[in-house]
Amino acid sequence: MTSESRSGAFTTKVCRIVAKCPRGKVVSYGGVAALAGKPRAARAVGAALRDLPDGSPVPWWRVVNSSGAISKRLNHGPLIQRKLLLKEGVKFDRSGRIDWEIFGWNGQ
DNA sequence: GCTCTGACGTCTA
DNA sequence: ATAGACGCCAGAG
Repeated sequence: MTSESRSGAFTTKVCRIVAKCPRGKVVSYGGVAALAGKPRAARAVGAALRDLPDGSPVPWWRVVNSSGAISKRLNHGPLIQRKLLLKEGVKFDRSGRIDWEIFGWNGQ
């Protein structure tokens, strides 16, 4: 490709998929991994997003865990992600979870 | 080429 | 509902 070689081909693919995620929607790590061709590589997806810089064109905040909630291993704090999602129109329930039926992105 | 780690996922206690 | 353990995959040393 032109210039998508940062680390591994997988990381690049993950970035592309997440970049395709429409605004106001969210996708799970396993979902991105599945779209990448490896439904079991959810951990690898997290590693890819972790490698992204602050001003990256990839909306990493639209990626959440299978519970529809934000992971707590974030380096900048999960509060940042929650705020970004709320700004995009994503609603959280009483348990801090997202309605997968409404905001769930299937990789269209 | 082996080993360790890690923005995960799912099960069982 | 909460906590702990096992499994899976890719990147870095």
